[in-house]
Amino acid sequence: MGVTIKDIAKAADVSYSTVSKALRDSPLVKEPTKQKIIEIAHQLGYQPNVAARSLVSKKSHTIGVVWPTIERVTHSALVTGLNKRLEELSYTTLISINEMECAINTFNRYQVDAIVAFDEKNSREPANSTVPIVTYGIAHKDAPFPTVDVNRKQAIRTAVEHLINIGHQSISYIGDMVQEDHLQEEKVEGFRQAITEAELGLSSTSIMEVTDLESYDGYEAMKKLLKEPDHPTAIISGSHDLSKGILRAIHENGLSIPDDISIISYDNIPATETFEVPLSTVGVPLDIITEKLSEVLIALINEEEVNHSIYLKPELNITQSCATLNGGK
Amino acid sequence: MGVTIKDIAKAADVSYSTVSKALRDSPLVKEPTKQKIIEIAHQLGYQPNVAARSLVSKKSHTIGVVWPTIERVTHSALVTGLNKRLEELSYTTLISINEMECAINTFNRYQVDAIVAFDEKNSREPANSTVPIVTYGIAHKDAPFPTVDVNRKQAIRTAVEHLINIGHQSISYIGDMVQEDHLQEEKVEGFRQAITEAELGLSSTSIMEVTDLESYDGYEAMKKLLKEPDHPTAIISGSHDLSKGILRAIHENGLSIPDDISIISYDNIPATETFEVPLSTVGVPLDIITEKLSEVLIALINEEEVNHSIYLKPELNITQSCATLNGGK
DNA sequence: TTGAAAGCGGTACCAT
DNA sequence: ATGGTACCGCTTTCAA
Repeated sequence: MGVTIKDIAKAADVSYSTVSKALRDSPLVKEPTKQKIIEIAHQLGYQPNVAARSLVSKKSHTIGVVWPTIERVTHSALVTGLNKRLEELSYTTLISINEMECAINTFNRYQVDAIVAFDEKNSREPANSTVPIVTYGIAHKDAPFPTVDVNRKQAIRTAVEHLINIGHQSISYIGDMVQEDHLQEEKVEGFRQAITEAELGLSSTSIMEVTDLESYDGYEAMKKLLKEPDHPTAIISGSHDLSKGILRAIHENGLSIPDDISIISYDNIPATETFEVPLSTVGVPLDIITEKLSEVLIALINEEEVNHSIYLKPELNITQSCATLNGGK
Repeated sequence: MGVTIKDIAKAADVSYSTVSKALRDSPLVKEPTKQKIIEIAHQLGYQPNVAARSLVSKKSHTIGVVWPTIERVTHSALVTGLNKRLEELSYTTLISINEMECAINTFNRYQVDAIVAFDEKNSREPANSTVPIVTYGIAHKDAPFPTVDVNRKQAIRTAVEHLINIGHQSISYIGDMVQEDHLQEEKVEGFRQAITEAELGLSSTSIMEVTDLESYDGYEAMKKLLKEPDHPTAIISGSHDLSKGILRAIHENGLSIPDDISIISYDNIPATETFEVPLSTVGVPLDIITEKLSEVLIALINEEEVNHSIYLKPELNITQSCATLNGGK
């Protein structure tokens, strides 16, 4: 069995309440005593028992992450980043890959201090949790919990506006989901708004449907697009993975980026450098998302008020994948 | 705060120790009483406090999964499967994406009953855990813990033998890691053994190095291979991701599978159907791995003896990606 | 069959 | 500055 504070107390020849104080760095313990106790605790390989601690303090200093779709890698970089940030704030992260409701039950039993949910499915149930929950990227509107998310509509609008600015008149968006998906609809809506509001009008635009957001879906959509007699001069892709497939289709058709086609990809994943052509992207940088998420979490734990919906502002990151056409500035 | 057994006791007008027994389905409580208590507990939405329970019972009915490399998707399907299996056994799964040592410390504090480690890095430290640990796919030999793993050497041997059987005389293996990686070396070793032992000898063989196991690395290696005047008639790929890139390089060269080149991919991922050509694979089916892992976990928890190293037998799954050549059977 | 009570490993308050 | 002790919610004897 593990070492307890009583063992340490015996070894240090003090009472165990003093040990408790010393280990919590209380000012009520004289410095030399504290040092001695900490030293002994370390020697004995003491690990505080979370069960005992959270039983009395009602706090576990643990954040639960609900992430039922680990097989879709969209969020893995985000989870990694969040974990790191929370560690800095001396919180422990626990991940559950169960469905929202089941995961929340588990976390409630574990007395986590707060929960982040990355559920991509449409679990609309306002599962009853005894601890605060914040959601990210939930695939439907009107989430019953506070939400930190990317302003996807604005992201796509920004991308369209940039392309128009540099002279593009024929732009396609790839990423309209066949089945209902609020997150994707937001992006499509952004595309529609931007082209409607374009002052000079555009010569042609199109929106390509995909059945999923995998690389292959992007490949298919792009191939279809390239079968048409005139292909657009610029593509906006709805996701990192779609972009992979889009690039491949373009490549296979003997076209080159950006000479024949410009492309901007929606995403907030750092790893776009694995592409042959470093891609222009529009999205919120990862560390801004993790920073905001943890900020909200801590606020919720401290029972401070938080905005129900926080939409982060996407940033445009233009690389050589975009060409300026005649008439562009 | 949450509902406790005392609340239930009050509502049911019994002592709280009776409630405890009833909820644990003890035979020491009369059936009607038990039913009443369970009913009330349900009505009140009672969730047992894990902290309190595990504090006294020293058991948490929780398995910790150490998985520091979530961004490499290799194990995601496996983790999902394991989670499901453990749930059936009424264990809760908790995932930590911290480094082995840190994760183990966390889990020790949480009093998990056992730990599965999927560390792919070379953390050789025999981190001192108070609970049993079983490892899978650890990137070095002589793990200080019991291990369940795939017999990778045998997997590749099986693949080579099959290719020889169906008439191939010129075979390449793609997947020798530039930096040290025990798991990959095992496979290369399997390849070497198989070609050494081939009765009739082979006309030519080669082993291609890769810097990583990403799709792109496979692409590069295959391209290099295809620059040679004579390309092999069959390829064995060291991983699912490598295969992706290999397929692409073959495709780009205007070659077709299996007419020009046959291919077998090592892997134990179910999702090979996303490829244009359904790939022949050699590996251990996912559910066999999860079954074995959970079996070992439970055995370790019950303090039964387990073999230090358990190597699962890979299965060959041949599809249309392999062509029979003249002289093959 | 049920209830009372000890104690798991801590925290925090009160006394000393 | 330190020690004593009640108690967090639950399990598990032991008594009734």
